[in-house]
Amino acid sequence: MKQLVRGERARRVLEAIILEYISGGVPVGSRALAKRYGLNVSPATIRNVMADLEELGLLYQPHTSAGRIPTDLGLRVYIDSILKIKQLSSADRERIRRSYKGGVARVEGLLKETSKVLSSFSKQAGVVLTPRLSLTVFKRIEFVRLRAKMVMTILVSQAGIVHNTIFEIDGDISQEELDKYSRYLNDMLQDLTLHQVKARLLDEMKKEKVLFDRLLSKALELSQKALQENLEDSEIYIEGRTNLLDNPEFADVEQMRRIFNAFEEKSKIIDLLDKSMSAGGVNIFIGSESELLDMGSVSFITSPYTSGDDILGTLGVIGPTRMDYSRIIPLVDYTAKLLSKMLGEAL
Amino acid sequence: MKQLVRGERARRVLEAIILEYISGGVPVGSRALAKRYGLNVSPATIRNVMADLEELGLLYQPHTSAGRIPTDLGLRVYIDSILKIKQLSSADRERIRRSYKGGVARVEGLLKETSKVLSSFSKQAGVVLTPRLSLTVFKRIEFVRLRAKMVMTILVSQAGIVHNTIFEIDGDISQEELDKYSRYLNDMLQDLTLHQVKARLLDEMKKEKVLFDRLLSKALELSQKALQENLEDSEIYIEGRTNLLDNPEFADVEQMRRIFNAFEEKSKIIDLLDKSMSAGGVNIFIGSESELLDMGSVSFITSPYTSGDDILGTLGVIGPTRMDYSRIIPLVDYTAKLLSKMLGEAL
DNA sequence: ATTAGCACTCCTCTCTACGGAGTGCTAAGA
DNA sequence: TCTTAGCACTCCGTAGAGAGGAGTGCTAAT
Repeated sequence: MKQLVRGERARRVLEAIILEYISGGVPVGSRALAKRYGLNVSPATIRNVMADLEELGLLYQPHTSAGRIPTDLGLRVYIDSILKIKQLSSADRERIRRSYKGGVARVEGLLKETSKVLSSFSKQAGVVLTPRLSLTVFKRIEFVRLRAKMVMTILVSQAGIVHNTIFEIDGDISQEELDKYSRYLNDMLQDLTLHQVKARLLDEMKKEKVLFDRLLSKALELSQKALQENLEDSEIYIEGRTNLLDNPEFADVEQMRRIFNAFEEKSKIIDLLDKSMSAGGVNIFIGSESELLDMGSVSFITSPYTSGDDILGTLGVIGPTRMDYSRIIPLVDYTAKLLSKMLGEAL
Repeated sequence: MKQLVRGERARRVLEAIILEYISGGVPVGSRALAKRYGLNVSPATIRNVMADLEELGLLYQPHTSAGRIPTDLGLRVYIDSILKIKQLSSADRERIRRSYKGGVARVEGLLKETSKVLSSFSKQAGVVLTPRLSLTVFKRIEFVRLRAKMVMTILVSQAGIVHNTIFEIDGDISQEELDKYSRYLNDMLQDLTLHQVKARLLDEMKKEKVLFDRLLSKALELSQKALQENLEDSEIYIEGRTNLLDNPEFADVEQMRRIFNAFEEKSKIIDLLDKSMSAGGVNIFIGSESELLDMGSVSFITSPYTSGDDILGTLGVIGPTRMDYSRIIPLVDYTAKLLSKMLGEAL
């Protein structure tokens, strides 16, 4: 990719255009570039370079007599081979840390808070994907008899995530009996991932058919039901949507509607975040690169977060392709690490 | 209020204007009224009536040569003393019932689903306020030792609402010990509202000071911690925000921003819904009537929902003041009753 | 009390004109 | 061969003028 932009000067022009465009939001012309950035060449020369960059598909001209705008590809090249990502200043880190008020009362709350932090520091929308249950480690299961034939299962993972399911059972079961089940299961399933738990349960059920142990049988059946669903589901917390309204490129209502529709549907955003979960470190999707979402010129900057050694989910920032990547990339990176640390402490 | 609009004809004109405005969205003039509604009078007469209604503050003229638009007060009069609220047709009821897919796997899910139902049937935004914990009836408490000194408390209410808190404790406590605590508490607190639970705990703590029972002491202390916060907090589920974008009156970006800001902040909306919780039946806030929210010309139609005899929360529809009240009022009413029934069955 | 007629107001849409920004090209200079 | 000054050209955005239309309020007649 780096080879696409041969000369040092071309690279500097591309950078200058992108910086200017990011801060200004309007097509940038040759004169402004020559003046403001110390390129020491005339506008005419810059125009020649620009024409070359346009031919390479890195720049784009909205109309004949307008300045240039970087294309998604242009931004990609810039991010991959020009931008030097700096660390967040320690003052910024401090400010981020402080903006988490109070302790970790609930994991949910922590995630939502994180999403808010991302949004307020990036001035864009912050997003956090909740942990996939199947990836978490089993800690505890409880059954609660809500009333005749109605049972609630509560599942707690090591990272402190709580999940409950209500379902109907055939015959009524007393709370004492349910407590026996859960004691039994809690012993058996310690330290397995929920994925493994599921397998283990199936396994035990086969054995049990031979043993005819009624206690086991019921316990296994109930826990199966609880695990049947939702193991692969994730939710997302999106905060700061309205920050996007401040970006002039989203001023027209049609564009807006598309973005907010995507926010409302969520499933596509979840898919995208999901995809970036396995890839370690900061991921960047620029505009059309995330084709499935027809959100127009929107970029995602994401990073997975962990608890201990387990990848739990993904967090990130959603903003216009015209975003201050140099600030937001380290922000997302640091926030992911910070959240991982906090989840590690809570666990 | 009824006296404001003296004549029968004036009332009919007001009604006609509102109906026309609701369906069309543009100021309505005297000619269109005379033609379309069987008023059997000439436009000139209608103009006279309109002038009267305007003087009363029920109508409003955007500019000299425009037709009339009902004011918030006009809509209020219409809703209170002209509109006859019909029942939802049984076909509609059936369709609503069917749109709840599957059973009640989780209360949360059920509430979110309800919010979606409200939004899709109203073509506006649907909103559901989650139950205030303090109003719910205690069912069960569990303690889970996450790791040294870290304990999670899980609280289950009779209606199937689960709430968890993670906190740090001074000395480490084994899971076995924690189980003892919860067994003790579960016996003690059965069938109290969480509000009462809190009082009861304080009570017991006083007694315990005399008895010096270490088990009691610890158990009480932990549960106190868990209940310390969040009892009064509510969340809301808002679905179908983008439906509001289809309303022409929200076409301009500034108006939009205000509404979405309110959605983002939530706390003010929660306050409003909270207020309408105690008042039974369907509540309506028209535009400026809910002053605290500067959402512009937005109306709320809300109704509390229950589980058994307890009021749990509020649900409703948010839309432009220009909304089809005759359809949406019974929709909200029915949905609230349906949700109450479903929660009653699950509990 | 109602209504036909009419002058008047104000909005909205379209068309045109014009200044400005930025380009590409050409030809001259280093 | 690369750079640059100069220039004609293109296209956007805005402002202003004018026409058409919808709707009103008033007056006078029924």
